[in-house]
Amino acid sequence: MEGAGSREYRKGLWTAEEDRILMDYVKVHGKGKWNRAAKVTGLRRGGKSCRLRWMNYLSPSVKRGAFSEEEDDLIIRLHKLLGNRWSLIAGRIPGRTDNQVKNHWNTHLSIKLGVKKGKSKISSSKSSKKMEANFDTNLSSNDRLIPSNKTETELQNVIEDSHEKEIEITSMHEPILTSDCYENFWLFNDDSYLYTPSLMELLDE
DNA sequence: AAATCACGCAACCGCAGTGAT
DNA sequence: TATCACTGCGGTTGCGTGATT
Repeated sequence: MEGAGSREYRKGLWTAEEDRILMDYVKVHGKGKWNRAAKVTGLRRGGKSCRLRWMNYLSPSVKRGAFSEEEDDLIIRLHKLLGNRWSLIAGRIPGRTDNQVKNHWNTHLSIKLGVKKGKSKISSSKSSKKMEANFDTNLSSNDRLIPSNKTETELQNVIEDSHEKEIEITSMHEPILTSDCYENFWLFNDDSYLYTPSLMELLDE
């Protein structure tokens, strides 16, 4: 069995046995250190593959089954606002992973809404990636609203630059998002921003 | 019944960010 | 400060399966 190439990582679908081994590892050691998990358990899988399998399938918090009307509606609204930032969108939908949301959008919702499939300027632009990183930082920490390596002005420039691009995109479908709306959205300082009245009002617009 | 097609989803890939040393 | 390992993200690919011919 340990022939040539035995150190190569296995690819393709996970077997029930591999799932069980990974579950056992997480039970004992917890999440994280996925590369170590691959070595310790003897799974011939890369750390990234282990992480993905846990996050998208094995984790007890993952909700299986069809998306509800409410979930569809929320995804559509958030996608209007955020573009292809699937992890952010998924973070607002309990039990759903970014992969699930992304697949659901690409296979159902984009067709339903008549959105042409293609690379999003929003998500592929370097500025938006940076902005997103900053955005995530803001989400995870109350005391670091502005990243230490950016002044407020610089951050504002990045946001406004992104606004122009996003508005350009979103206006193709529903030109309702003004820069004021975005400011209200981006410049929050509360982890529970999704459920704040201002954002919900914004979504309802 | 067999072959082909279309769709949905799981998984992979490449890149960027972050933290440890 | 530089480097490396690890993690996380979005885009894309390809397999499995059900529908259609």
